[in-house]
Amino acid sequence: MASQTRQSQRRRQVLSRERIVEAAIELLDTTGESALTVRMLTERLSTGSGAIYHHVGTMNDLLEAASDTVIANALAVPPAADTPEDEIRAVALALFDAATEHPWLAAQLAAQITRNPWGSVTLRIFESFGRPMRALGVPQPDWFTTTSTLVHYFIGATTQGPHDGGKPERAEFLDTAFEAWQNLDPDDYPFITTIAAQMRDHDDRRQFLTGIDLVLKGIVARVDHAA
Amino acid sequence: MASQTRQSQRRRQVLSRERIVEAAIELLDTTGESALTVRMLTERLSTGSGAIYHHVGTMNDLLEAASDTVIANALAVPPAADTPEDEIRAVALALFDAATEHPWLAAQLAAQITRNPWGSVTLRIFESFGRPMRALGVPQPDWFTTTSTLVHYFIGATTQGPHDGGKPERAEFLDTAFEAWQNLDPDDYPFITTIAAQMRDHDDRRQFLTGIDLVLKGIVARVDHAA
DNA sequence: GCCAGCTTTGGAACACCGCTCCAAGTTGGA
DNA sequence: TCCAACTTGGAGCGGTGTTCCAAAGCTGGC
Repeated sequence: MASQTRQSQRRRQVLSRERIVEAAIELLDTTGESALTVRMLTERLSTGSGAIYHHVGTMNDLLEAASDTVIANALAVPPAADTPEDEIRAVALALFDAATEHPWLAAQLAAQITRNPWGSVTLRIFESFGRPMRALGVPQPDWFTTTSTLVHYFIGATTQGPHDGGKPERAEFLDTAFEAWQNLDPDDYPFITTIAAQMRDHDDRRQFLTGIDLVLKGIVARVDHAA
Repeated sequence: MASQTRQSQRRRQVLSRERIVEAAIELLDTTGESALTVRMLTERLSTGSGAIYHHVGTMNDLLEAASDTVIANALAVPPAADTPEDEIRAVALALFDAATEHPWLAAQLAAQITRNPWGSVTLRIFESFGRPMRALGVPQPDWFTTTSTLVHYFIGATTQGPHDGGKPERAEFLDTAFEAWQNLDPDDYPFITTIAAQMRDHDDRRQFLTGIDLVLKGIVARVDHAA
């Protein structure tokens, strides 16, 4: 009897790599990064660890697959834009919003890129930023360098960037950091003490976009100067 | 005498927070990131885990202290530069070289910043980049945003950046990535396939500096435009 | 219908991890 | 001298990723 039930259960939901990755993403989103363990997954999927290791490789592979899936989805919709600058902004925003929606993505992005600097994650991001780059007027030999700069800015901004949305939690968090910065010795930290208020009042998303524009302006300026 | 008491106290303490952090950095440098465990540390220092947890807090605190120490040392020498641009380049290079010398630093930098976006690590880097920023002609209300962009670029470049120095290992690694990129479908990855060769031949340090210059150019262009 | 040979599954077991807790050792001031 | 506070070493706990393997399901040829 019991074996029959198990059978029908299993036949209904066949285990596959995709299903595991999907469950991993859901687990990461709902319960947080530290909750994604093999045992949690086996429980959620009513299976054993052997099955999971059979479909996905190591735990790190699973995390990479989860990151890759989320990023691929974020980049799936081709951005409709008039200018190459707008297309770059659209790509950046799509990735930024994905990182906001999946709070674990930032750390994973950084970890995966550090582990494998030219893996599939970098591949996707590079292609998406580089494609409109071609229409920006940059001479082809500089494409790799300029796109790298853009991608690196994005990675850095995302790595630090938004821990939480516009929740009151965040305001409180910023207030704490603000007070700490303001109470520093102005002789040791003349810059930090000056801009502490700007830090407290800044908006992550807006600042991210400003940064993108700034890098774009640098790229275009470089083109103009060369011409 | 207060100094005498302090001295004798120091002489008494065989174990200290500084000594533990120092040993941790050495262990990270020599044996790699995964080798830094509490048990390894106790063996190296001929002590027990209790002593370590008494001086430094959690393992994460130790990693943060290690990162902070390395970064503080890298930024300790005030850069001698004529222009603010040169000073920014000097700061960037000092940090870049620190990340090259300590291969574990990149991952830790990213992890610490993700965990605590406005912690002591960010503090130091922000101050060092921001100080010369004041002499760059940027209006004060923009200081935070422009410095953030610079810092974010630095973090991203470091996160991806150099896994190994100019070792033959690296050339082989780049060749593998190059072939993978070149063999992609040009219809799916028109950009990647075009710049694959540039990726293989690029120099990390030179490209990092070019990126810094590019961001600087964007910042200055923004100033000129506003004026 | 049947069975060999493959894939897939579930779970026990292993080595190792960070961390807690505590009894002992050590120190310095009263 | 004595005791309170600080410091130390290590056993032990709950948890982790990963391996290994026996059993079950599946599939194609007979």
